[in-house]
Amino acid sequence: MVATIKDVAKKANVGVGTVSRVINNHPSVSENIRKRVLEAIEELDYKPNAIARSLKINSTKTIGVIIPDISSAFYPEIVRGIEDVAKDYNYTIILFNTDLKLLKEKDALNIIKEKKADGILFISNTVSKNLKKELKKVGIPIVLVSTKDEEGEFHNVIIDNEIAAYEAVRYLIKLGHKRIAMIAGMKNDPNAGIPRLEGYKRALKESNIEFDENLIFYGNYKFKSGYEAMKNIIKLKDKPTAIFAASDTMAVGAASCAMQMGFKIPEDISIVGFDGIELAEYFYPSITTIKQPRYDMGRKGMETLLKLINGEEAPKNIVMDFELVERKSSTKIKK
Amino acid sequence: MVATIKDVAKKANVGVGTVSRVINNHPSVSENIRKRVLEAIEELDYKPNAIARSLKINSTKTIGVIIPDISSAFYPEIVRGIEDVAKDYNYTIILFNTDLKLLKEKDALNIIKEKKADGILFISNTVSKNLKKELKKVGIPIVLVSTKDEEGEFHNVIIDNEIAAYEAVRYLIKLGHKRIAMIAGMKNDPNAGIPRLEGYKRALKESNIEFDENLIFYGNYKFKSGYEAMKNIIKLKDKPTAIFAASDTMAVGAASCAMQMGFKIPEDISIVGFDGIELAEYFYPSITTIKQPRYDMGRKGMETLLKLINGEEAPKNIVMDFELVERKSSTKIKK
DNA sequence: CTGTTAGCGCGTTCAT
DNA sequence: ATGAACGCGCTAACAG
Repeated sequence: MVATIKDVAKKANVGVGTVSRVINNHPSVSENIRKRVLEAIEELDYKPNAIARSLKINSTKTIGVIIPDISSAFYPEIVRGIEDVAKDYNYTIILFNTDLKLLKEKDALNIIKEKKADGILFISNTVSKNLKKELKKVGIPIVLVSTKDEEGEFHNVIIDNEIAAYEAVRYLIKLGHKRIAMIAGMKNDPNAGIPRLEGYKRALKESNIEFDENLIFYGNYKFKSGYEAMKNIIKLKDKPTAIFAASDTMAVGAASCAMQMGFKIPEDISIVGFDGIELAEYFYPSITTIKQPRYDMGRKGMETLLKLINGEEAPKNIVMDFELVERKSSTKIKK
Repeated sequence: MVATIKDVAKKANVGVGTVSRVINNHPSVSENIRKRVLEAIEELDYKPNAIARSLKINSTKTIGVIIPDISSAFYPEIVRGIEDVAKDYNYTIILFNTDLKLLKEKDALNIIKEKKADGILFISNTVSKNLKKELKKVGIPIVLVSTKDEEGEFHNVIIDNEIAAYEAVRYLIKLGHKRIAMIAGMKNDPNAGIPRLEGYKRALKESNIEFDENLIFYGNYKFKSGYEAMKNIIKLKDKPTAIFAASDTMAVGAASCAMQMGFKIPEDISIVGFDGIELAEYFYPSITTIKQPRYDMGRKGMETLLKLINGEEAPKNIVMDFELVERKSSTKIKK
């Protein structure tokens, strides 16, 4: 049987209140009694029951993390960032994969409520109207990470996807490229899909390059869709000299297809990705990309959540810096 | 204020016991009363307080997952497998990253104890003697995943690394390769380092190929170590025609180095990796590898743990099937 | 079938 | 400074 506070009290010949005080470092305990209690705790290998404590103080020191899929390359670093700061503050995280399914998201929320987490970190693409309703009535602090909240009702940490895409394309233009295709994200994705396409358009416009609808290929951020897009790009009579992909995985898919077809990267075609996942770095040739500070986004999200939990103020819309990482998949246009 | 069971009882004009019964689907509740209670629950948006319940029934329906680093490519799928079956059985997972540091492992164990998880899934390389002592006295079921327990004292799910490595090398030999280098794991890693090297040796021996110490290069499973190893391999006067790497990441590092030096893969040199992570699949050329069923290992680990939690029997040493996935990085030796 | 009540282990008054 | 007692919300045992 595992020891309780009572056992410790008995063994130390004190009341449970006193034991509680020494556990919680309450000042008003005389030195010798404190020592006696500590000894008893040691001897019994007593560990406070966090469940009982939580019930009493109405705080569990755990936070719920809701994520589409931990096995998707984008998310693990975010979670790591979260857990690292959680650990620093003696919080524990409970993890839920939702596959972006509303039903699973709701389930996760319910469990989080029932288990009385102190806060929620919600990582996704968007919050649907439907889910937002649920989110609003959970009654505990919530921070959105890498998730667009179009009405700006929740605290969230994010990068500016439009600007990032704009920078990526501008980089390509500076390299001399004029005919730049885009393997875009999903049309209905307000977080990554739409703004990245907008950024692409703006960069073109700024350089007086006419937007050509035929150069846009929609994908779902995955390898295959990048690969398929490239198949079509290759068929173009007037081939682009560069491609901007809305995800690294699509960029790699596109590169694989191109190389398989005998094209050289970056000599024949430059490719720029988005996200900054490991795959882009280790691919050969390494993929130039927009690196999202995923680890720090996780950290910042958790830090913000902690502030909210403690009743402190926190900036609502936190925009993190991205980084354009030049690698081997992009080069000056050959002339 | 959030509603409690008392509020529901009052609203439905019944005792709390009755409310508890309907929540827990206890059969002996008359239909009309059950309906009345359900309505009250609905109206008050009542959610049972899992903390209070846990305190009472002494089970939290949560399990602790201890992992080296969720942002390392090998682990996310395992965790996903775990969470998927956990969800099916209404369990929740709390996640801890340890970076293989004993101190963090111990911390994680303590929190798991204090938070009264029902079981532990420990994912790592090895359990040190030191940690094993701790593990033994946690007092709740534990299953080791992808972790070698040399004394076989814990339940664990794993692949047979020696056989897998043996198969990989045998495959290379069948392709006609005789001079096969190995980029090995760490010498002191009993889980992946040692057995994979042993398997390599056995395959060689079986085919009467003399083991050549100079063909062994030790790495740490990471990209850079594979890359560096390849640098040295290339310097060899009598170059190998094939390389077996103890991890996909090292295989990719080696391939990158080779290609950068102007070698063609697989024409000039065949490469086989180990693990079956996404990187190996998406690399160009795609990397032949030993695929570990990571998702299923997670599932099986959780399923086993559930059995232990429920007091059922479960096989102690669960060896999963790996798969040799032939891809583009390996080919018959050119003659 | 249903209401009442005693804890689960702890933190916190309230006396002392 | 310290002990006794109450209650956090719930389940289970008991009585009816």
